[in-house]
Amino acid sequence: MLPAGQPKFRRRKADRPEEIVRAALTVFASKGFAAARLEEIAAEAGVSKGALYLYFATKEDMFRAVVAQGLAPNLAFIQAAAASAPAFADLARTLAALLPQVAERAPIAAIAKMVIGEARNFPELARVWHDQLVGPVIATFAHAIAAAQARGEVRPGDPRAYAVSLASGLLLGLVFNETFAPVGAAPFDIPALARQHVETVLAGMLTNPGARP
Amino acid sequence: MLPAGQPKFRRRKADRPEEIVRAALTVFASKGFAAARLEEIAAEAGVSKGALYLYFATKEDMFRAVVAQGLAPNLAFIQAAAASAPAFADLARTLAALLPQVAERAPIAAIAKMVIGEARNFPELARVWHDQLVGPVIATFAHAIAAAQARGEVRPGDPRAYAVSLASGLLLGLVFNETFAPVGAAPFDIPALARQHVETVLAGMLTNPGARP
DNA sequence: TGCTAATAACTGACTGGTCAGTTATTTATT
DNA sequence: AATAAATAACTGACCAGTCAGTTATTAGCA
Repeated sequence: MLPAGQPKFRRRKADRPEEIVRAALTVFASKGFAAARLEEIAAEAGVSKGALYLYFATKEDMFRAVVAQGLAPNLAFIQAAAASAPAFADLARTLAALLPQVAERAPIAAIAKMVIGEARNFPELARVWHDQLVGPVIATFAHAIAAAQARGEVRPGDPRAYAVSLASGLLLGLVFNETFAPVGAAPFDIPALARQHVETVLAGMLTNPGARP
Repeated sequence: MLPAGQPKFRRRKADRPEEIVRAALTVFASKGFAAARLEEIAAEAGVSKGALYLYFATKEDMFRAVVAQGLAPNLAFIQAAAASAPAFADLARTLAALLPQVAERAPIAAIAKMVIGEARNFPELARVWHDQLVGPVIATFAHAIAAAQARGEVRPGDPRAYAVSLASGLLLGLVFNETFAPVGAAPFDIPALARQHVETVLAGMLTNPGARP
């Protein structure tokens, strides 16, 4: 019996890798690395399992590609913002407004969850994420904070710890929603949480908090 | 050939379950649920694989036992602290000093990592953790914060979001150390981080921050 | 106090199912 | 007709869970 109409597949060598990575992200993010089935990734990508192996050598390679994809854009984004910020408080407020938007589009939280969860099984991924994203971001912030301390804008204290304090509210909110909203928890309004958190921490960090919005 | 000396095992029905749960925690925490091998848990517990099934019906049951073990003591601890705190700022400072000690003894961070990572595969565990630990803790804090707002101690703002702001620094620090210290990252001094974070957030929350330590 | 029978904690080889990865074959495309 | 993208049936390794047999321990009896 010939369906005659549509061909049963198309040859689309150029588009497949991206589609497969996107599908792999979806499945890895919801199941974790080990529990993810290649059949499911293939189905999600609209392709057979064998076809995956035309573009990736192993399941681990797919995982690496997914994690790598979540890396480059974010760091560039943050460092650009840091470079162009006049005062420290402005940088913090700008990021607090922008990051929730980024998090809505790109599944940072899902990827971060995976990196955290699989760090012991894929130490080289944890290393790449630390060396290329988390470390530089903390360092960038700490540097900006230390400079602000030198100018007398920010109170004394460990700049790295201040960086963690600033970022932690948003991150914890994202992880909370990702983890507990599916089981019925009232989710946080992330942009609102980010705004209040950053204003609160800034008010605690700055020597002269000035006008609170 | 008779070894004659030591017997090849001891019968210790009473102690086994606890030992197995401890071993399972070690292995689950380092490998994640799916990648953990029962042979390894058995070896860690000093027992054969078959013996595990004398005490637990399935691998999932062992996971449940591990997660449950990390639950009860913590909530009781926090609610006791909340009940006996005179002013809100004291409660926050007390917990900031005590929680790092708790985290050193009990592997809260490791268990939390597992719950987060496996939440999609074990929704009922995520639900239990939310309903019995995370939710009540947030609610307890939010309640204390709302009361402090009514007394004019704390500035206006969403009490739940304030609760997240307070707790997030410590939690993120714990997760950071757990995830990135093994790959060479400089770990945070958790008690110091907790102290600075809570003082910073308190200074941003309180209407009259008063004397800063 | 020693000897033996009965019990159940424990072992480790085995099995059945699952799934990452391979390959023979089909199909779209030039 | 030639090429290579894609499929789908296949293989082999791995591992959760089982169970027949072994051994430590206790109970009963002398």
